[in-house]
Amino acid sequence: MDEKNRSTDSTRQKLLTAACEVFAENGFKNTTVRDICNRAEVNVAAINYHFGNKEKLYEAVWEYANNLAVKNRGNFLGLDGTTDPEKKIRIFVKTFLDNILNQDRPEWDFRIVAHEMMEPTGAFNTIIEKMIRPSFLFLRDIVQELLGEDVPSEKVEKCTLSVVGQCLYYRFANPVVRQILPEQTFDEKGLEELADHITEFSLSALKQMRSGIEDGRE
Amino acid sequence: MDEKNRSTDSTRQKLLTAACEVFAENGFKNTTVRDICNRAEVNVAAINYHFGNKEKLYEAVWEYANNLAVKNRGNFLGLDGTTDPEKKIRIFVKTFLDNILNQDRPEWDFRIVAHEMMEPTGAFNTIIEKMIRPSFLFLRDIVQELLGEDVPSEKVEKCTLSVVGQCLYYRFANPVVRQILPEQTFDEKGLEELADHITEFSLSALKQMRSGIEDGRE
Amino acid sequence: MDEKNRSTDSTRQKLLTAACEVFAENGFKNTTVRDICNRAEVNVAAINYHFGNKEKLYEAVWEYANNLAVKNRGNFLGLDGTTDPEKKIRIFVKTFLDNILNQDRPEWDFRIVAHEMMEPTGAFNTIIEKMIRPSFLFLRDIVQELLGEDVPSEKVEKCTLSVVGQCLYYRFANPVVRQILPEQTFDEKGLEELADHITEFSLSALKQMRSGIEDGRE
Amino acid sequence: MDEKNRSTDSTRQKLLTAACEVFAENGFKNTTVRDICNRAEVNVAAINYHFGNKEKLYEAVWEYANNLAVKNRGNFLGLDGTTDPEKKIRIFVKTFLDNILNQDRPEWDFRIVAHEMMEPTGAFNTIIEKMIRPSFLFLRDIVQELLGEDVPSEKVEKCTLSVVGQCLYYRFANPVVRQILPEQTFDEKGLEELADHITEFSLSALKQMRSGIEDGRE
DNA sequence: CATGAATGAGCCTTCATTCAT
DNA sequence: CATGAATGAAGGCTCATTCAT
Repeated sequence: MDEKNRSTDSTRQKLLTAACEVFAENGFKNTTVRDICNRAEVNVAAINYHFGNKEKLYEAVWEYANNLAVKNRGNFLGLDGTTDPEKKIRIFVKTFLDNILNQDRPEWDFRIVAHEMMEPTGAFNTIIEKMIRPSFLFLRDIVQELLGEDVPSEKVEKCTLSVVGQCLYYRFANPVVRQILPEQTFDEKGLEELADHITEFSLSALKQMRSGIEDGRE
Repeated sequence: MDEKNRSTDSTRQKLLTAACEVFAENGFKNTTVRDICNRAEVNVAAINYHFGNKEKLYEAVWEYANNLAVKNRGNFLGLDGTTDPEKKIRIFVKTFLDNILNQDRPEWDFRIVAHEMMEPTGAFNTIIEKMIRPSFLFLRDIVQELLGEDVPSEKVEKCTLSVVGQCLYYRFANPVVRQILPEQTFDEKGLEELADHITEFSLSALKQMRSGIEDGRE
Repeated sequence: MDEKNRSTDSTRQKLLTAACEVFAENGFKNTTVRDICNRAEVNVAAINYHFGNKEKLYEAVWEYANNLAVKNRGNFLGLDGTTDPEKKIRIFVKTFLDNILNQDRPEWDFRIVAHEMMEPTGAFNTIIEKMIRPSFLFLRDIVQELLGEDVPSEKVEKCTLSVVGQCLYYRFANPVVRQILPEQTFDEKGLEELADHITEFSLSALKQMRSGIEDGRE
Repeated sequence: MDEKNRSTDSTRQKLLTAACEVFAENGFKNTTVRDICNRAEVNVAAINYHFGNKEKLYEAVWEYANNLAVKNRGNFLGLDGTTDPEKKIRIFVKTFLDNILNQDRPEWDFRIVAHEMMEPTGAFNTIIEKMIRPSFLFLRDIVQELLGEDVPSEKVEKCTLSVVGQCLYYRFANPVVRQILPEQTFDEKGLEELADHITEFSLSALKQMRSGIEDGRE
């Protein structure tokens, strides 16, 4: 039975992995079950056996993405309290860019979120709550530190999204960036430069805004 | 002949309008010609008659979107030279947000761009060159003014994208924003507030960076 | 009314002529009404106006072919009684080959018969009676002369078909001939040689058979 | 596995058989895949599964026809060298007539060739080389024997086609023959008589021509 | 009478799913 | 559990025909 389960899991896993990649590349409708099975090197009928149907496989992919995201979040959550806010924001930005842009890791988890935004298939709230909000809250706290405690929360949140938006742009509008800024690369060096810029831009804004607020208060 | 053309254009136009909406909602492959024809209340064969086939209809939609974009761009291009850069950037941001978020106008033109980014069908460069780059260049010149003339162009361009990214985030990640910032609206008032914030954030950053650069130079 | 009819006939005639060619090239089902109308340079709706529908146009083409065939038959029917049988058979063969193979004349009337044989659409007996039997009887009489009067009619008829078959082969199996006998041409010179051969072969056979019959009778 | 293959082959084979018949009856374009599937009593999608598409099914039919032809050719190829040329030609003619006319066998292989000649779909050279030329060469050698060695090859080849043409006429112009020679049957007896006639006509011609040639040479 | 536009039936193909082994 | 084969429901496209001017 062990053996059996293991071989079962193996097929299931191959299917899941392949599905992540293919769904991320083509979206739900553009993906055919045969595409997935070919990449997984298993029989077409296996999908129905292991997951019921295409839609349930898609859901399973989401669950899988969830779990991965939780693990990845650990990367910068681990830094809690250890560094000053400016360093923390730099780390957040770099880690975030890595997660969504680094060519060395399969980027399917982000692309699949993007697809879901364009063509919601249900099961979207889960993604936000499990994958997105935790990151958001983490960054919001850093921004709060930088802006000072008595800034209204709406302002803090909007500034947080301003930081996130700068990062995500390079993911969402990636083809545009490649056309308009052809010298921009997305290897380690390119991402470092990008993180530098976004951090500088954001810190400049936050500092200036803080001093403006404090000036206004005085 | 007037009558004739009008009725002729009517079917073609109904088809084109319906296609814009449906393609924007579902992307190219997810859309069926029957969907479009049902919405346009015309026969399936009409697509073939007026556009040749589904793909050519899609191209026609792009051309249509392009023309609309040119018109919309006029909104802020008209302001050339009349205002100071700070006002110009405020106008750009507000106009841009309007174009991509205003609930009163059919938002299909942006969604269709987003779809194209996720699942390219070819004919993408045209979009960038005709729809995107002109806006980019317009904003870049404003940013240049704000940063000063002797800032390296890469920095200017990255700052430009930082501004654009903040705006686009509310479009790309719209469902996320609605979940995470539920009090944020996208009516005229909400967009004004958003424009205020993004302008403030960006101007703060640009000013601070400029003074930093000038300090460094002295 | 004259004028009117004339212009009407003109469109009708253009349509008919084009239909002959296109039907002959592609057969009934392979031909689209638009093919015909394009070649005739008239509107699609004209077919329905002038002929009712595609099928009735096809029938009209047959009728037209009929009339042409009657005229063509005159070519060798006019020789009645003037020459000796050997010359007559030579003339028949050459005329027949001309009718079915000569590159200078539109060969549609024969091809359309061939199509009709493969895919009968009705109205076939007419063709045989009006186009084919007259030729057959004409040749049969010549063969009868050559074989002598007391040969049973079945033999005469089979010999007649042996002559016709040799000719028709070059029409029916034309692509095969072009592949297998590439040096064979179908211009005037080639057809003369072909007529010479078929005449020689047939006369040889008929003479030999006649002497065999006469020997047997003695 | 036997069972499996048998049932597998069964569907594929049913499809192939049905396709042979329907293509032969109607030609390529006139045939719908639904016709074929209905006759084969299988699902429409089966064509796609087993053959890819309609065109490839058509090619498979050709391959099948080819194999059949090879087998049939064996009937007279087996006689090589055993008989004198007169007997050989009689056997060739009878076998050929059987192949193209015998009512006891499905006659689709010939009809499909005929269709291909009227409305070529490509893949025609193959047919000639694999199905037709071998027969032609076989008969040509017999005719050569009968005419003598020093007859120019063009004459030999034309005489060969004269023999073939007489046979094929009964196939190509079959409806005509039935109308004009109503007493001619196509059962065993009728075909024997036909073979007798064509053989007699051809041998008469060839003998007479040979003696004419030899007389001329002396 | 002639024309451009519109229609609906039908065709080939693809795909997710199910079946039998 | 895994597999190859089978299925039926769409999907895109073509075509003969009809309509309105």
